[in-house]
Amino acid sequence: MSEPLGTVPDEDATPDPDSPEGLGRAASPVTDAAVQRSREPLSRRLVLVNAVGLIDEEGLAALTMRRLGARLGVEAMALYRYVTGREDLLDGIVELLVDDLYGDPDVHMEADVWQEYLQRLAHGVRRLALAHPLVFPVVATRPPAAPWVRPPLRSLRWMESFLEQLQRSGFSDWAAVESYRAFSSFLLGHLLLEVSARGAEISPVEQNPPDTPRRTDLSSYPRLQALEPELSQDHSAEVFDESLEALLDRLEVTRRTR
Amino acid sequence: MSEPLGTVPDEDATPDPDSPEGLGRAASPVTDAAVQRSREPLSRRLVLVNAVGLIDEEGLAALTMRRLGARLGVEAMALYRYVTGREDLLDGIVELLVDDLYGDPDVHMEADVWQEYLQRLAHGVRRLALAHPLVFPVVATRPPAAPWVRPPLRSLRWMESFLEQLQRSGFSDWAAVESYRAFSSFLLGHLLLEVSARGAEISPVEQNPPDTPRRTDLSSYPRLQALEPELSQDHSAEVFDESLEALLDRLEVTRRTR
DNA sequence: ACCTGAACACCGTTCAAGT
DNA sequence: ACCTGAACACCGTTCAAGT
Repeated sequence: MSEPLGTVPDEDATPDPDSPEGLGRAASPVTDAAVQRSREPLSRRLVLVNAVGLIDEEGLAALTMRRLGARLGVEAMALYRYVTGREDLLDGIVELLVDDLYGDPDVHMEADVWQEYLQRLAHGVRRLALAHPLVFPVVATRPPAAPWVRPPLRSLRWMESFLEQLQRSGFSDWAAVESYRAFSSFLLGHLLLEVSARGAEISPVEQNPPDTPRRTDLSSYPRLQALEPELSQDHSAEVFDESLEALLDRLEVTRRTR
Repeated sequence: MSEPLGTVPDEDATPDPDSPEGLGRAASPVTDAAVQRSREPLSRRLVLVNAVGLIDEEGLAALTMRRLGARLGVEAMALYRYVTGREDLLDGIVELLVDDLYGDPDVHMEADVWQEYLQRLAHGVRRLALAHPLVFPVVATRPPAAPWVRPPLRSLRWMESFLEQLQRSGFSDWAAVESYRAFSSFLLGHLLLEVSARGAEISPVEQNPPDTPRRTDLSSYPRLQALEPELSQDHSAEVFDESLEALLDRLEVTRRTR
């Protein structure tokens, strides 16, 4: 399994009792200044990890420089030492998640069978998306660095590794590139769909009091009414696996076609 | 072909020379007050159409209540008669585009062959995405009204029509719902991929002067370097069509499986 | 009925100043 | 080296007031 993100690998001196994962939340806007002073030193990674945490907990709209600063026990202006601005902050979040995935030995590995490589990769990205459902849309929609970089595997490292693995497995130039795109499209489609359903449930900020069930009125949509049971069932994990198998089969055809 | 959106079907009195499509841009922040007074009356649709236009031209970040107001020759506060706030504005944009597609007889039609129905629908959504590449991510990622509503066909009308067409063609409850999801996932994956490439090219705001080509440095990525020609080639239209055919074949299997 | 002016809270960002 | 205070431009939104 992958590390929960946030554990800074080096230096774990002074075990901090009030930040269980090593961090996650760094400082509450507490009145005790002594607590604030004993914070882990700021770093770009710490800033980005807390930005992810803020989105996870309160949605993308809650990610402001000022609130992120408060979460870290610091004024907003201090963040400009680690990010050049809010845009860079968002780019940094994407980079952090994608690079963390790259560093995860359960996800990124050379395999004798290319199918295993893609299986691990696909499930790794899926775990990422489900762990951060409110962040994944950002990974999916931020404009990439180059036009041929495709979300969600939007790093040159990942592309290089992906293409190398496939070519080593007998994919031609054309087939490898085609597979990169098909794989990206597959992940994007399935995971954004899955994450969007969760987004509708939790729907940030819109924490309406439970006295408002506000069920959609289906009276003029007989089919929807009849099919609501099927529509509400969730098979996403199985469907993901089956579709992934189907994709791998198609890629094997692509591979043999050269 | 679908109407270019913005042409208000009723009332085309006083042909306005400076708004070729009937609207698109309504009023430039011009100093001539007389021109501003002769504006088309405000309406929710007009507000939404201009919001789309603003995103098309300058990106999502440029869509502020104040700038949208200025574009319409009005103060920002006037917009609150037609939208309850910025969130409702974004929801309205999505609804406008999706409903316009529903109203397009070239896209939404009953067909004797379900494959034709899905073909027209798929190409209609693709045209929408390519016509508004900076808006499509919003269509793709806004939280849906109900958890079982999936982007990009995120209206009850579309879902009802979709499911009805498939059931009329012999799909079981299960198969129809499964197909709705597979189709949604297909569109999302392919179109977001395609649109993200364009977003990287135009990249709103970032209109860097052409003296900064700033090509990505690939020196440490030999595969990327070698495959850059293939990576830069664009076959998206053909790939879309082929993948759509493959999907329809799979759905036919699903249909017969019951 | 429809729009505006004034006001408020909050935002991103810069920069000189503090330690 | 790292953070803050003050300041500025811009933002969403409310509301009483104008026509």
